[in-house]
Amino acid sequence: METHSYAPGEIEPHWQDEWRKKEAFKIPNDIGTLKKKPKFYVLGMFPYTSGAGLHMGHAKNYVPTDVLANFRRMQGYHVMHPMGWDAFGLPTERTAVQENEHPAHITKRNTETFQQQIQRIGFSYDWSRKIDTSLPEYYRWTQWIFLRLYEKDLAYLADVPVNWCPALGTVLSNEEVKDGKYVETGDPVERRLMHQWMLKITAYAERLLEDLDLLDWPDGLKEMQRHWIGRSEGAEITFEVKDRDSEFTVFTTRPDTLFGATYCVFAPEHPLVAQVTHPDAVSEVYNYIQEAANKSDLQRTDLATEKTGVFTGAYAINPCNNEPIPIWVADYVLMTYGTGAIMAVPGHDERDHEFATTFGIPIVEVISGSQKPIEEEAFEGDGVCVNSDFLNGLRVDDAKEKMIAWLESEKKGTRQVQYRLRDWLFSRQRYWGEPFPLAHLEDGTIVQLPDDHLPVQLPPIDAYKPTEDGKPPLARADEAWVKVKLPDGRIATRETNIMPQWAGSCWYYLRFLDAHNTDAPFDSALERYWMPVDLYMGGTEHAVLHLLYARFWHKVLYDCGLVFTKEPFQGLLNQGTILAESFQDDAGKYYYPHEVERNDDKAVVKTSGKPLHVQLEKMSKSRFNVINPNDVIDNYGADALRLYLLFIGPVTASTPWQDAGVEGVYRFLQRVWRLVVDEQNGELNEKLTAAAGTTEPELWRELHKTIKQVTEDTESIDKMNTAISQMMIFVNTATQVKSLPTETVKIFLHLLAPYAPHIAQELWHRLSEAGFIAHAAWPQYDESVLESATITIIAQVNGKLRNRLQLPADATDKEIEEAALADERVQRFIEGKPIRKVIVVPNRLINIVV
RNA sequence: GGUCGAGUGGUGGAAUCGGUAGACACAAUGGACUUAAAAUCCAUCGCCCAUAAACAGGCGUGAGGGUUCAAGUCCCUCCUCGACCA
Repeated sequence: METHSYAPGEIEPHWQDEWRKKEAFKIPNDIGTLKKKPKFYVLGMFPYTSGAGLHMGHAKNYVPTDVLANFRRMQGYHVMHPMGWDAFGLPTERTAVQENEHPAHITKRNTETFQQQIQRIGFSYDWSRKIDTSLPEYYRWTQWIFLRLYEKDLAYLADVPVNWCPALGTVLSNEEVKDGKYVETGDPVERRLMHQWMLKITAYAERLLEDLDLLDWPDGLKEMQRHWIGRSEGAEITFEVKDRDSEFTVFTTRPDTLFGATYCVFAPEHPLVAQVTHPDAVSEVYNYIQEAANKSDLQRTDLATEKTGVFTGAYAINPCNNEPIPIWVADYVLMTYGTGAIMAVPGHDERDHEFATTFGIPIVEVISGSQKPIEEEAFEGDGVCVNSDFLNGLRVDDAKEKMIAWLESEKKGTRQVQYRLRDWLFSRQRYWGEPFPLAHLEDGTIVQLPDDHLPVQLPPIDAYKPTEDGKPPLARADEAWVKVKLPDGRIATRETNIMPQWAGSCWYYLRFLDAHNTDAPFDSALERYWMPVDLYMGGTEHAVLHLLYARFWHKVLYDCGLVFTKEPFQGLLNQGTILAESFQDDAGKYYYPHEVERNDDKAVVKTSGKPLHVQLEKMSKSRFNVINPNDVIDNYGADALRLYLLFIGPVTASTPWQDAGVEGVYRFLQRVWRLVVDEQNGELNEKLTAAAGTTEPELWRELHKTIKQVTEDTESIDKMNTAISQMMIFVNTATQVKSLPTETVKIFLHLLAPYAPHIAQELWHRLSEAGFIAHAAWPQYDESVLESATITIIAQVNGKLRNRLQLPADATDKEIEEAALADERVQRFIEGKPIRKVIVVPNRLINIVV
């Protein structure tokens, strides 16, 4: 008996094998064939192949995209649905160092694990398009695209502060530094200026902002990108330094408050600091700058921290009234934002107010309308100008315009748009990344290597750390690599920085279209056919950086005439996170579930009895609360895993994992199995008949209802949970009918196929159908089947439900009213009271107001 | 502090345009089957009141107010939680 029950462990590997052997999901690359059908490009953000392997978050991302791909394929689309590996980067390099292996070796191991784990879930990827960003055949084109950016003057060298760890002799990323220390070893980290490659993403700020309007993205996500780009309108104003032959400019969004500017502030790094500082203040200013150098931007600008600063002894001239105002140096002003200098208006800016209060600088009210005295609190709202000469009486907006016009006519300032977005720090002093296709001549000029030199392959080196003299690891390579002969015979030294981990993921969605092209990154005709990506799905952690970087590169490619869409990702969704219970003691230490004993809502450590806090948190290794997708597959199969991940809630919602819930969908799959298979003997269920589906009218109707709902819910992506609910209702109905038309079951299997492809395929096969159900056409529903002769009308009295009436579907409002008034239960509540109003909502309800 | 989002049974979650609140599951309880257990099947399953039982009734979507014939859904105030930014 057991041998004939639902056994995902047997059928799933079998069909995965068949799909692989018969290349069931291979997408043609011939443009003629492609053009015969419409296209749909659905992409899950490819994984970073760390040694930790596939986690539940990946599955929550890839299951819905796979369902959608299957669904569109059955609807007659060519579906681009690829998978690949984001493989360069620091975690792999670190593992390589720990294990004393080459990063390429670690990467190969990790990507093989990932592929094997992903394939067990039964996704319909075209594996022939698999890419790996760390392979020369891929990064050759990453380098090629970089050269196009370089040619457009979008890459430049600059001195930038980086996190430098003297003990390790290396540069660290922001994520690796906490409280001025390297998180792994606790070694101190300092900020140091280093020569770095930058990409001029700010040149595209306006277009990155404007073109958000073209996209079908969630509003919240667009808003995050807008904030990040941070466009603000205002003015650049020039201040002269008193008694010195120098001047500086500030950017302000509030030129209307210029009369209230009572001091100026330079960022500690501002080049004019040394020049203007009075001899008496030099040592104090110097010490302050030293201190500020080791603080992060976040520490410096945090509203909660106390403002610090030091007076330079110099004065600036306020251009609108020629008053001398003191120049301070303070670290709440950043060199990287605006001009690195500000005019401070303590009356109308919270931070300036705090600073002025701390240091006893005068506060002047120039906008009236505050509830509190200006000495107590800055007033940042709208109001009318006061104490402002020619601006007096104007509202803020008008005052801004008038002040800008005045500044421009006096040649003391200009209208200016400012962005929060910074240029992109694009080099890393590491090994495991793309080498730059650039070289340096002895005279300091930089030359780009010709396209036919690509790829610039990573050289073998003896250690993955910087050289003694602080050069990046690639400088350890032998002369044969470091020195390069240019086409004109000159010898140059290669650039030894590498590109950041983001580089490879900036264009991978294009490489999938033509993954094996050796003449170009991708074929132009294919790009025109497939782009844009119709649905891109991934975690919120990429809502800003990755998406902004990829959009930037895409726009550059557009300007180069290499792509024909302005934006790469037309549709986008963020899947929610998976939460799970975690156990933490008072000291913050986490415990594994198997170390914990639970009584009701209390939890204690099994061995010590120490009480623990139980909380729902994002599933993650560091919280000791992960559930491995592979374990779930071992116990319940891939189809159950897929269904459960969709059934727990909307794709975009964050929902807690519950082991018991997996049982529920597993039982559903067993019921589906028994619709077709007699578990006693393995034969087909005796209830199955060759009769037409219409011979079971109630079931036939439920089927069409199910087709309708599954079609609509799958299309919407976010409602796949209710699609599954409806399939459950259908199966519950089908389990109860006396005879089961095979036609009805086969149509149902089509609906199930995108969600639970293995069981659908197996039952399809057992019903003597050849080929793959994945290639069958998506069923249509018949609206006339859904219509029924009678409808249920809700009868309300004064808005309260009193009875349900079964009435003919074509009953008129009048007839509904008569039926309701005749109803005994309704009558009881009317009790002869006068009827004031009757509202009939067609097909739904009648409300009688008495 | 700002912006955005969310608060519905014991749990996850359903509920087009304002129109049957709690679909579908999980857990729990009772029953059938079984030597027994598992599995399966059937039943109950928001709270209160009433009852031998049933029919019925009242209250219920974080709190308070409002609009409406009708509010989980719209408006106002507040509380709590989450995400992002500062």
